[in-house]
Amino acid sequence: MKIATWNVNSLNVRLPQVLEWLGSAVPDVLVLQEIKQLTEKFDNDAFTEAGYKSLASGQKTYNGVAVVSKTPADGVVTGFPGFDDPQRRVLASTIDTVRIVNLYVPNGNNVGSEKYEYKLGWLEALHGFLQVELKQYDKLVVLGDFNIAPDDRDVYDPVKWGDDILCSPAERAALRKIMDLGLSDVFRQFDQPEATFSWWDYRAAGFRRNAGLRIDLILASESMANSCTASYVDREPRTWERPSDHTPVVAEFDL
DNA sequence: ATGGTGGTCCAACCA
Repeated sequence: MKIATWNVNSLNVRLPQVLEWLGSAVPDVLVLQEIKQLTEKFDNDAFTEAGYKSLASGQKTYNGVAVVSKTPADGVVTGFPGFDDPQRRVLASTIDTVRIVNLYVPNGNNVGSEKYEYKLGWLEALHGFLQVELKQYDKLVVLGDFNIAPDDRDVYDPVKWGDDILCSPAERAALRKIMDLGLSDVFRQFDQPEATFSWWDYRAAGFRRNAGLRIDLILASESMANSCTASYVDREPRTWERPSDHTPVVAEFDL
């Protein structure tokens, strides 16, 4: 089972690229973030023609998540129980007996800002949600745009970046607490090239300088981590004309 | 610290 995540920064713009990538990479599951369109604008037909089922939880202009899969998804959840949030950032579903939790974690703007406090509260709610999910599902994969670089290897210039947003101690502690529930970063189960990133700022020629961060993560429960056979970043779509600022991250499982 | 680029949508916000 090949599972991938991609923050597409508007599916209105990037649908042709997503279809192109589905055709060449042929994942069983692809989760998308920042589709930036209402659920009713989501083009299920385009994915049907490509041989995929699809499902979205969208909103206008901002956020929005979707899941595209070879076999249909069920048991769909679009938020954390008891955590009221108009922002569409969560899409959990079960596909081929695997629980797939697609996340678009808040960016947080700046350490100490109102958006930063929202991010930390959101991560606390995520922790509670995943605690319950892990009790219910042995085979669990939590993936998406985490907007957190787990450690210094995941940052192009950790000294320059310092404790700024996406790297602050409180964000990393929140991620660690979530992983301590029994979820591991499958990318680090394998040898990886140094300076492998999943996001590069559009500004200041980030991609050309490889000035990036690895903030798109695939976390797996113990049984899924044990069956993971590969995980890698596919940089190619970031080289395309008018790209997203993120590129797909992939994990393969032998179930 | 600022500004650089890009998406949404036309002023300003978000990343």
